[in-house]
Amino acid sequence: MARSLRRISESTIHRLSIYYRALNQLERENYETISSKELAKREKLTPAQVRKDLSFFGSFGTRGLGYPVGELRNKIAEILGINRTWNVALVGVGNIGSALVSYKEFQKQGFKIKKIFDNDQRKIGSNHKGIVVSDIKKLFEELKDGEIEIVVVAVPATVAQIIVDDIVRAGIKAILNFAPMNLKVPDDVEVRNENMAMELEYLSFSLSNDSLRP
Amino acid sequence: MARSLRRISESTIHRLSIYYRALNQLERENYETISSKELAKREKLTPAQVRKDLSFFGSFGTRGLGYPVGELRNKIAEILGINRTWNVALVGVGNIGSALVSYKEFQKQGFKIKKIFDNDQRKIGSNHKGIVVSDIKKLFEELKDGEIEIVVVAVPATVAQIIVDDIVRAGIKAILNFAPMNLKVPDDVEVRNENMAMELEYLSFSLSNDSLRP
DNA sequence: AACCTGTTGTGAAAGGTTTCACAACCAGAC
DNA sequence: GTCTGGTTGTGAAACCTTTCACAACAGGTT
Repeated sequence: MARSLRRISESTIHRLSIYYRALNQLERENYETISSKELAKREKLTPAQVRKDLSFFGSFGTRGLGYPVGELRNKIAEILGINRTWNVALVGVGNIGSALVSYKEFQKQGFKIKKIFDNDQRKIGSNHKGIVVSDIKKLFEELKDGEIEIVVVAVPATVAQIIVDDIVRAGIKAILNFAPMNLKVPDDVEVRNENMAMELEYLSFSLSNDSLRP
Repeated sequence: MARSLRRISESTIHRLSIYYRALNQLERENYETISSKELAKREKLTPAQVRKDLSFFGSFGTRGLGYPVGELRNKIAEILGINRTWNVALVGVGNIGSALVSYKEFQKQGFKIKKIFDNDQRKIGSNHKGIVVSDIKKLFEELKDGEIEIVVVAVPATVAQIIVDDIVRAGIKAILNFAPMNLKVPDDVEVRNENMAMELEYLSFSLSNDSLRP
């Protein structure tokens, strides 16, 4: 059973995502069970880490046998909260925003884009995959009823904070941010950054300082 | 001066990116110097962490005064290796790939997309912002001369590994991966993942397990 | 020149994460 | 029923990162 008072680290949660994808693949390959050793090998992790990560949430394996693939997959989906659909709003239909609307992985994983906002008059009213783009001025109005649970921010850095203030005020607790900046939000709002510039800078550092890599 | 034998943690490198952006902003606001205290406050970090991070690379500040904004900005650019341009190739001009070609932040930061590849006959030969799309079959051939230093992979997960094997074989040491999967590469190749599904899953976990957040 | 305020740079302490190592256990063989 | 090989679950150890705390120092003031 879940250890209710334990805090779970960011790395552990990320690895659950990795296990989830690996287990889906194993299911396709008709595996019935998988050992921590084999799972770790596939994902370049250590067996102990796999077991420790899972043990935070319960004991799902059988000694001598390993973990039942389908069952563990479902259990992880449940832990991650992806055994259901989430209603998502997208703010900003520029280059990245438009790409996200068509991005099939989102839908596949149960993240449904329900509303789209932009401030460009030429875009407002236009149709993106069946969703009509609303005026960004209506953001607060449209988010405050609680239908939308996650908001994706894909606007220029210069306006991102203003928009996020509105989003927070409307009661949203989860934001995926593509603007290359640190958003300021209250502690009870979770922001994840998808910052390509930052990852490229990491690669640049890595190429420039071969000996200093972690 | 640089401490040559110290390994630098991933978190420290990511924070250097954060400091870099903050310092650019401070420069725009005409700050001449900034204390670790003030810089930390702006980015929701601790002063000690700012000082410790910087101290790995040298001592750039003045006791009693703080750090010189412009100078520190330049020094961090140098450490991150972004005081120059990098030649980038893009593989896959689907939704995400096309968005990246138009994404201005890349160019602004000195990451220049020089070559584009795809396997779709309708796309090969077409022009994206002045770059003609090449057949993905020519990937190895076109990368092996060393002009390209960083490759961005924006292809479906099913073909990502095959393509990456080619990229690695051609001698590329830095890859930015948008495919939702863990790529297998030798230890001397650095892969950064831009995995939106994973970040959404984190948000999903966060909304589902309020009490377990780190 | 002595003093005061502010801030860095950094060893040491605290806190967190990963790895180790092994008892506990399962399933199959004999 | 007992043994054997394999694997989990987990405290403890090792390792890594962050925070603390303070000496060292710059610059201004009296």
